[in-house]
Order: sequence, then structure tokens, then C-alpha cells
Amino acid sequence: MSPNEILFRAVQNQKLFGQINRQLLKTIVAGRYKAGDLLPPERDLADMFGVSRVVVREALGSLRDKGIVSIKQGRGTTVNPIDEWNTLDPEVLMLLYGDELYEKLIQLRGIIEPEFAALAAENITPEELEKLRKVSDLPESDTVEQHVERDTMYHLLIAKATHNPVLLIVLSSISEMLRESRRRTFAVHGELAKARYWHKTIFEAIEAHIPQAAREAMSAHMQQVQNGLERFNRLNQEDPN
Amino acid sequence: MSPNEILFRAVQNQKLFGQINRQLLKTIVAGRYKAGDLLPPERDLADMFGVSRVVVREALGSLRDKGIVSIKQGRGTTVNPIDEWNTLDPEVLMLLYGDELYEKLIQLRGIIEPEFAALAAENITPEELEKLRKVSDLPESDTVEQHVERDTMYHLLIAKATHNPVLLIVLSSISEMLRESRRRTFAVHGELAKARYWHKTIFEAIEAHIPQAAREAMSAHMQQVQNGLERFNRLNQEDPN
DNA sequence: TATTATAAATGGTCATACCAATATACCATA
DNA sequence: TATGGTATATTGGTATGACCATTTATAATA
Repeated sequence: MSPNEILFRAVQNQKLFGQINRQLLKTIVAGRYKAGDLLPPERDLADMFGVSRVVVREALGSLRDKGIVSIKQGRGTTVNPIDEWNTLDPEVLMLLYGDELYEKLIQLRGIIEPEFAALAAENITPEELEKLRKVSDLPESDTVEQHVERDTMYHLLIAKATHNPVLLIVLSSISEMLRESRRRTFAVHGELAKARYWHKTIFEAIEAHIPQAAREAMSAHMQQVQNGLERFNRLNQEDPN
Repeated sequence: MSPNEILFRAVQNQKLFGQINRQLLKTIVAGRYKAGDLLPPERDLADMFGVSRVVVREALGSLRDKGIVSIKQGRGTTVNPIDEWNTLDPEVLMLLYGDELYEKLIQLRGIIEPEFAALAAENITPEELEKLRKVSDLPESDTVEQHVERDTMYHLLIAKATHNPVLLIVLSSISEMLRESRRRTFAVHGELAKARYWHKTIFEAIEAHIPQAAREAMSAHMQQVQNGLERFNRLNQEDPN
């Protein structure tokens, strides 16, 4: 570890349109404006937030791209029903589901990652295999944050080795949200050793190009992760500090 | 078909920033600007496209939200490596992979939808079951476009019945792209009858709350869809008009 | 009453100016 | 030489004000 590695945290450098975007999102999620409701006109929003119309428009445009609102010239900006919010944006999902989000994400992982491992076992190249080997272990001496980093990379490399970019996008879309989930499971005593074991087992199956073994090992790993998270929740419920 | 249904094509109603967004995207995908390259400054782009800077900024902001570019004040706008393009936006994926996209999407479907069916069999409510029943059949008399519509709704309702919004988002993100894929398979003689059979079988398994049966039926259905698409490709290759 | 013309409301675009962060070249000092 | 500061240019971020385009509301008219 180099000295001044984490002594200084990055300053909060959020632009204005980012802040407005966040506030609008919060307001909508809080139920102040329900599906079908018209938001105030851009000019009014600009006044309310004390910013220029340019900023409001950038913020609304971002919400529109995520399917959260519909903007129509001459009519106004209306909130879409949640069904139409087509984004895996961490901020949005976190505001919507809070801590329950982790369980839902784990369920998705449990569905897709075993198949990813199987496909990787079929399609991985020697170069990819070497990259994967390098992050397969989870050194005891590493910090939690380093564990999170290596674990994230490990699973992303497997997704990449499927050679199907769509699959990779799905996993990488949720991997940012999984960071917090990983911090929690790695904080539970004993989970690190279990994760290390499964990573090793999965890697060997992929290296041997045995899809079924890779699938089963990853499936077991996902089950273990889920158990770890539940264990964390129990511990945290009893002693929530 | 009503008379003037397709006599008049939709006027180019796209807003300016949408057009610029598309052009920028095409330019990047075409390789004019590679990963790491700096795009021209906003002022220059505005001149080049003959629009105001506002429009360019809206277009770039959209690309930034999709992870396609990174914008930094004082520095400029750089293109991100494809790995970081974290969007399932149909337009982006279509530009990137063209017709090959369908195979990649089918592979994702084959992974997630059997599990969705199994989860639906566990968790579906009576109300959801009735909604599903209504779109379970694929009437022979319907047009291809109506088949596509019902089929889309059928699979989305199953995803919704998992009661996991994240799963629903994943499927609905790709369902727009699957429309063209569906048009193709339904155009192949015999595929409609097969799809109808599997829809019925899957529905009955879900109705009976038998996850394993639902999973297997959906898995078979996905295999059938894939076969249908391959058959379409073969026919279209022999007689590409 | 129904239709049509007019006005108001609202998002879309433009032009210009200025602010804020970054990069670059240059310079001063140790 | 190497380090760090300073001035300047570049470039994205924000603010105003104006006008255009589309939709909705209102009033006038047949």
C-alpha cells in the first residue's frame, strides 16, 4: 500500500444539472408527482430551483432518456408509469428499492452468472484465461475494498469471455450496484474463505473447458453469496450500528 | 388494413438534438473517432453541424449518460472504450452489431426466460394469471404485427409475475429489439403453430404453479425460437429479396 | 351547437456573454 | 536540473433573452 492512497477523498464536483436531476428524481420517487402528472413548466422549475432554464432542460433530458418522463412540445413534461422506466441506473434503482435492491440483484446474478460461467468455459481464449487467473485469488492481506475490486473484475472477465457483448452489458450495468453488496458479504467472517474456494473451483472448471462443472460451481458460489448477504442482514439487524 | 394507413410516412419529426445524437453515434461507431480520442470542441461541432451549441450539448449529454463518451470541463469530450458503453439502447446495439444482434439477444433470452417462467409459476397472482391467459393464444387470423404484439406482451407479463422489477427491466430493455426478431420467426411457415403450442404449455405450467415444468417448457420454446430464426436466415440467404 | 379563428402556454432552438476547470508554455527559485 | 508557481489559452458549464414550433385553451363566428 502506498502512503497517501486514501488520505484524500475526491471532492464532490457534481455539476448543477446533476444536482437538479437528482432532486427531480427524488421528488418523483417520493410521490410528489405521480404517473401521468404534469411537471411544472421548465421556466417555473428554473425559478423554483434558482437556476437557468438550460440546466433544467439538461436534467429533464436525462430523465427522458431513462424513460422516467415524457416531454412533448406545447404540452409539457409528464411522469411515466414505473413500468416504463427502462434504466438500470444505480441511483434510480437505489431510490426506488433501497436495501431490498440487493436481494433482487442477487436473484438476477443467480440466474445469469452460472450460464456465463458455462459459456466462458466453452469460449474463453488463452489470453482471457490468463487475465482471469490473475484475479482469481482473493489475498487475505488485501483490504475489503481491494477484495471488492478483484471480485468485480473476476466476474466481469467471465462475462466478457462469453464473447456475447449483450451479456456483458447486463452484468456490468448492475456491477456498480453490487459493490455495496460485496462490501457487506466480505465483512461477514468466513465468507472470504468460501468465496476464495469457489473462485478457484470455477476457474479450474473454466480452464479445463468443462461447462457443466463451471455452471454448477458458479451456481454454488451465487448461493453462498446470497447466504452471506442474509447472514450480514441478520447480524446487522441485531446490532445496527 | 384501413385505407390511408401507410400512404403517408411519418414526417421527419425528430428533434434536432436527436438527429445530431444519431450522427455523432454513427460517426463514432464507424471508427472516425476511436476510444480515447478527443471529439472536436462543442463550438466546432456546432459549426460543423450547422446548429447551435445547445443542441450539440444535449446530444453529447445523452451519449455521456450511456457511457459512450466522457465529458470533462476544460479538457474536452473523449470517446470511451466499448467495454464502458453501458446501455441496452436499441439504436446503439443495432449500429454496433447489425443483424448479428438477434442471435446475441436470443442467447440472453434463453438464459433468463426459463428462470422467469419458473419464478412466475411460484409467485404469480390470480389477477396476473388472468391477464396472462388473455394473451396466451396466438390467433391464426391475426396479422404478423398483432402476433408480435401479443407475443411481446406474453413474455413481459411473465417477467412481471416474477415480482422482481430488476428482472422485468432487463427483459423490457431488449423487448423493443426483439420485435424485428419476432417478425422474422413468425414469417417462417410453421413457427406460429409451434409458438402457440409452447405458449399454451408454459401457461398451463404457470397456472398449475409447477416451476420445473414452466422452466422446461420455456426452455424448449426458446430453443424453438432460435431454430425459427436460423430457418429464416437460411431461407433469406437463398432468396434474399 | 359546432366550427373556426385567435391567443396563450410550453417545449425547442439560437446567439451571446461570462464563469469554471483544465492544459500549456513560460518563468522563478532552490 | 528539478520543482513549483503564474499567466494564458482552451474548453465545458451556466445565465439571459429572444424567437420558433406545437399543443392547448379561449373567444369569435356561422
